[in-house]
Amino acid sequence: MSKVFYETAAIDYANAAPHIGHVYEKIICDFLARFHRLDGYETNFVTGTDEHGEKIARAAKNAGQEPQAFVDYVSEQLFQPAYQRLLISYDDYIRTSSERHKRYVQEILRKVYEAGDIYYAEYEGLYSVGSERFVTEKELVNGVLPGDSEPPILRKEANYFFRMEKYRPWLIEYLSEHPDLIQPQAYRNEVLEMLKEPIGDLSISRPKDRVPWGIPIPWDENHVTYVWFDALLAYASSLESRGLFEKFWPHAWHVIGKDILKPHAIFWPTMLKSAGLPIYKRLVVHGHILAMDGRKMGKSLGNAVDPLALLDKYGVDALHYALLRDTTLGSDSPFGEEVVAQRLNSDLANDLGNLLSRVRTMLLKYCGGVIPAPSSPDSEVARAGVALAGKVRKEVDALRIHLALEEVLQYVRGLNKFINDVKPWELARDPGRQKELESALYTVVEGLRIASVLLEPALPTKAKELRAALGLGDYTLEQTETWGLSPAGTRIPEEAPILFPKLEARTENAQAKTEPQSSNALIGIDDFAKVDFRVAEVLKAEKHPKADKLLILTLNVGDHTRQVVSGIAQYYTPESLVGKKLVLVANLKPAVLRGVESQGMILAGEDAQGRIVVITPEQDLPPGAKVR
RNA sequence: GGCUAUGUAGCUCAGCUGGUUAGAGCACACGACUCAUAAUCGUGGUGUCGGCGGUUCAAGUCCGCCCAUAGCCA
Repeated sequence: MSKVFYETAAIDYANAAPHIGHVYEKIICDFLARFHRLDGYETNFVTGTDEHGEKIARAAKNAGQEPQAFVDYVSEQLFQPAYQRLLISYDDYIRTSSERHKRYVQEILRKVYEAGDIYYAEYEGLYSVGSERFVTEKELVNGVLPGDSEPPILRKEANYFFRMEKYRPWLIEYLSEHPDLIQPQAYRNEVLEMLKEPIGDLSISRPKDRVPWGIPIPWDENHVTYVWFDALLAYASSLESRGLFEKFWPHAWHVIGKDILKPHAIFWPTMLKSAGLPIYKRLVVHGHILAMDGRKMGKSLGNAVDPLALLDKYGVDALHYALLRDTTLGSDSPFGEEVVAQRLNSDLANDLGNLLSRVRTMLLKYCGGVIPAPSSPDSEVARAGVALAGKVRKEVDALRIHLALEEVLQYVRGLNKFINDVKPWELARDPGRQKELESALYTVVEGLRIASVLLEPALPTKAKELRAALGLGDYTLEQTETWGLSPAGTRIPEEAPILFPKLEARTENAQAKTEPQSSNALIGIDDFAKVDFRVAEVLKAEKHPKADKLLILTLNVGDHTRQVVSGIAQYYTPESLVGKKLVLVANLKPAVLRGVESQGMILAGEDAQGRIVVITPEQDLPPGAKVR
């Protein structure tokens, strides 16, 4: 079987800037493309912009621009730079206003016309300008199509129609012969359900005098092509215009959002059939990204996350990884900055990045900075390592990308455990056990090599960096199925930057976003009254046995004493505090700091040099006095 | 109204064709360790597996009804 993979991401409608939903889909596609490349598939990955239609003509007019200038801007200044910064590894970017695309659309239109599948008819009905289609009265809610801002208008016009209904029985049969065509299965069921009722014929043109912005119908200059017949063909025109159609088309995977299922699952196969072209191989349907609270994301709701802001703050690898790891393909998934921060800190920094640091330090310390001789392929870690690619492949084939990544991370955690178990630092104390030590370190290096390759589709820059920090280059997926390919004697770099520095999410910002109407962090008197401030006298102060920065204070709060742990050891000696009166937050939830319970908090301020200064009463107050 | 999904630990999710005391990661608590990015490793859950009923020796897993959520169709 030839290993060829063609993949398309939906082409984006060029009427506004890209949002997290666009980015999500491209990152899924990028993962699949990179995965297949690593697995030895000759791969072609295409996306682009859909640039025709009435809505774009109107958006251009609103912007005071000609349509072409407007879509040039949206495509070249908004979408493409964003995807390049996100390292979306597409091989071609197809724009529907390009000559190569227009020529192909006209060629296909002619074919379908000659096959007798296009006819001319007059149509009258309610037309929604917002959705660019005729609507039925039943669809309307209070006279307006849901999602539209204006009610539909009565419109009568003559259009060309594609005999889609004619192909309905064929499509039903095709779907039953190809049960894996549409995935996940739920969407296949949905399509089959749609096909139980007549699907009607598809209007494929608009009169040019009303909508001049489109591809002319080749045999009738007074009409332009309607948006779907134009847009869907971009998946094919990209290949055809590069002379790659024959080779790649039969292997086509389309990745789309669930909102455009019908055009891809019904319009598109019938169009291809009529034009005498093979049907694509797979339609992968993903869900939508939701806000963290599970609600829909939207500009008007004020809860939209900006993918480029996340990119700037957390880096391209963490964004890819989090989006792939924390969503389930096919279902809607909540997502936000907290998710990225969480995944960056726990999976990437703690588990993976820290593992790299550990092994690097030990190689430098115990092995002269050189990768030692290979360890036995019979160890448990080795067996699990060479078997990992198989497990990952299986999950990716089933489009369970989040489980594929978890599979690799489990292995990474296993490597951390392995180090804890063999305790190389103990082996290092006994010169007679140098061999054992080296074998253990080799095992970890080799495990990291394998894991880094399998994570590379989700970590476009850091997987390579990780290997570089061990003096290693690139490997294919297949090369992770053999133990011992890290060359012994490789000198690792003396210095390597922290692979994944940790970051905190600004949760207070995220909250402000979800509640745009809140009065910008101002609190009411009620909130203030919840805090119980008390004057407290220091009876005893001592250093925390397990922390340099902490002091343990015993406080007299009038009717009782309390123990509070405070991070002021760098600025106050224990003796200097005894007898001082401080301000205590008396109703703070107790916390345990490095093993010692803290029953409250001492108020303190910070000067320009960052010195901490405790707050004391200006005149004497009795212990336990309430502070307001 | 019809249809299709989903509903499993605080959160995100695994649980194949029904079969031992229902699992993982995160978060949390405690302990161990020091090679490491205050990292890692170990231990710790009384979860009505949405509800009710049914089939079965046995149901999270099959069937029926109901509830909730999402979506499609009308």
